[in-house]
Amino acid sequence: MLKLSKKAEYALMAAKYMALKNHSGFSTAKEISESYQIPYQLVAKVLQNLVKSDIAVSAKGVNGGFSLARKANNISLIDIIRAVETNFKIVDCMQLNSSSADCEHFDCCKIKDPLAEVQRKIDKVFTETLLVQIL
Amino acid sequence: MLKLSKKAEYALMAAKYMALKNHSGFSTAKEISESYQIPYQLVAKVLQNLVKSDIAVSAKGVNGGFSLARKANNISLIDIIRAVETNFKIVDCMQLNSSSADCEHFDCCKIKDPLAEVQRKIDKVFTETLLVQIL
DNA sequence: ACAAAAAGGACTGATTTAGTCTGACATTAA
DNA sequence: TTAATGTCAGACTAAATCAGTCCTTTTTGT
Repeated sequence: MLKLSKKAEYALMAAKYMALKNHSGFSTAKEISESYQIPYQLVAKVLQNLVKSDIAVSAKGVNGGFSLARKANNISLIDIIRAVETNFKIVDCMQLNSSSADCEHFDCCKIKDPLAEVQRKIDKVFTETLLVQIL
Repeated sequence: MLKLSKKAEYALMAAKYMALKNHSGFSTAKEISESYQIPYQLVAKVLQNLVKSDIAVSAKGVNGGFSLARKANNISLIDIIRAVETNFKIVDCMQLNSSSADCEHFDCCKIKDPLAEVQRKIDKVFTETLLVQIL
């Protein structure tokens, strides 16, 4: 279906939220959740993912929260999406762990190489689109 | 996950198969299924979808089968994928039937407009890649 | 100490996907 | 006529994925 997951959507929204108010300190998961009507626990996890991927930084405790680790013009959509999506390939056999099972005794390879080029172009779209462009 | 469905993969493979032997008459669903180790019933349905979308033509009866309706340089990947995929949008609210429910009281719209441009670029990749390029 | 906040694991329920099976029907070459 | 083939539709299962919730722990400012 070539659809982004909710997690990816929420990650983009959360990143946008933080970008818009970055200067004024931390944003809490609760704050983002309420502003955008996103389930709290989900956005909290997404934010944790962003921290793990060094897109955001976090501060625990009272007055803590999340903040972008970089400027919005230095964060691409692919950074954000990859932080929450495990798979970001149009076909399975392009995953890193495509050892053999899928592609070997199936003749998937008949289209693998040409699709790799398509994959490259899609990656390019998300790589070249920066967070600052969706503000 | 931004992944193509198996149906889309099979449609591409089937189209490729037909393109490669187009001159030599019809290809049967059975033949394609066995050549590529694709479940027969699935590839049969996929082929029916291709016929419905005027990408392939079919002939019933003995010696019947399927054949491409156009030259491979006149069929884009998006034609093939759209023939089998119901949704081909990265977010739900870009679907034609995105009446209201999703996007209205959720603040999804915060990212809808910018993502529409991303969607356009992805469509472009699939529109501009022709079947002949994956042979 | 307490409250606010992140961190993270376990779990459930819904949805989607892939695939199978069945059966009835239409067409056509031999 | 008969066998091979396509057409069409529905029911069904099993597995995977997704979205969401719940609960507990850790950290930290006041």
